[in-house]
Amino acid sequence: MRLTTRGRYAVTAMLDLALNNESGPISLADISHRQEISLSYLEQLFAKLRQNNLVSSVRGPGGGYCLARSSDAISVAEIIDAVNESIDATSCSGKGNCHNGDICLTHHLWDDLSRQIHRFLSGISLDSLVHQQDVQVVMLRQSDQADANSGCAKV
Amino acid sequence: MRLTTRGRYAVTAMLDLALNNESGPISLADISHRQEISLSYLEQLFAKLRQNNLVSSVRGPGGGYCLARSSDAISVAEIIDAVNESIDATSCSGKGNCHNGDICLTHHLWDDLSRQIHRFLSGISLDSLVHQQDVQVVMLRQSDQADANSGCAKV
DNA sequence: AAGTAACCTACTAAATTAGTATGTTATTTA
DNA sequence: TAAATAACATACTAATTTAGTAGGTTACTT
Repeated sequence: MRLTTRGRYAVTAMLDLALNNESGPISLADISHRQEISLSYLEQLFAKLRQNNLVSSVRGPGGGYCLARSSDAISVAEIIDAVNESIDATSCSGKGNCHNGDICLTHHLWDDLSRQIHRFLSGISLDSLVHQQDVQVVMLRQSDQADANSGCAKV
Repeated sequence: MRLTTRGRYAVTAMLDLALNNESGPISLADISHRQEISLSYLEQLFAKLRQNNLVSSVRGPGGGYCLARSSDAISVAEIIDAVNESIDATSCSGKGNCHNGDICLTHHLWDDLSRQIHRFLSGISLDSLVHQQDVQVVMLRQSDQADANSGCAKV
């Protein structure tokens, strides 16, 4: 099953977008600084997020990315699905041909697990994450650090 | 997060053990044939399963492996934990130092997810799998094939 | 004594992921 | 209109992990 740095990066970046939603488009350079993710890698991830209609983009100076929908209409599952192919624990990608064309001994187990994980992550919207206290605290800390690093006074 | 062929192989092999439990120790060669898993790879997996007290072994001719406990006292989560290091979706292995020594934006999310998966897989015992109808059906099919391949008459 | 099957270790191959490098194109601002 | 910005695109490399192989040794049964 694929649930790795890529999915984590994508969710983190999308959450960063959601947290800074009011201030217009957010550039990947900003996210890259705040979340310490390689800019070029972010670009690759956002290409997929855009293809999946999770973000919209504005080119040119002052441009960047916005959420394509309101943050309560975007689930963590969608984000991970967009950058990985899927969250699927079966070896046959759900096809059921894992053992000589038939299902293997444990097919249903992994199928159930996949469904379970998907249901869990589908139930978590970006909006619900934004309102979690620890997320707020971490975001505050990060913007402090970003200010310090940029040499700008804190507003 | 690690949830891959290794964990699937381990659970499949343990389930094979559970299904053939009455007939004394089961050799890895048998499991290798039935489940189409490389013998040498199985040996590596069973080294870990043994270290984690999930199976016991009998050496020499007629030897093999048995479940170390009754099948209703062994959960899928334990098996996966034994062969992978853990089912942990955080990038910091739960340590909480994922972003400059502090937790990252999404630490709690992955922590929750890990707990969710673990709870789900902890609730599934080998015994409960043995009694699932589809498992029985697949097992029957497999032993038919094994008999056919071995050139032995079906008893 | 011979055969079996666990046990052990080191190595190789394949696949995947993470990250880099180098552009081009659209848009804004001076 | 030129310069700067930031998205968009593609190809490549490095690192890591997983899967699988190979070669043995040891314990036990027949």
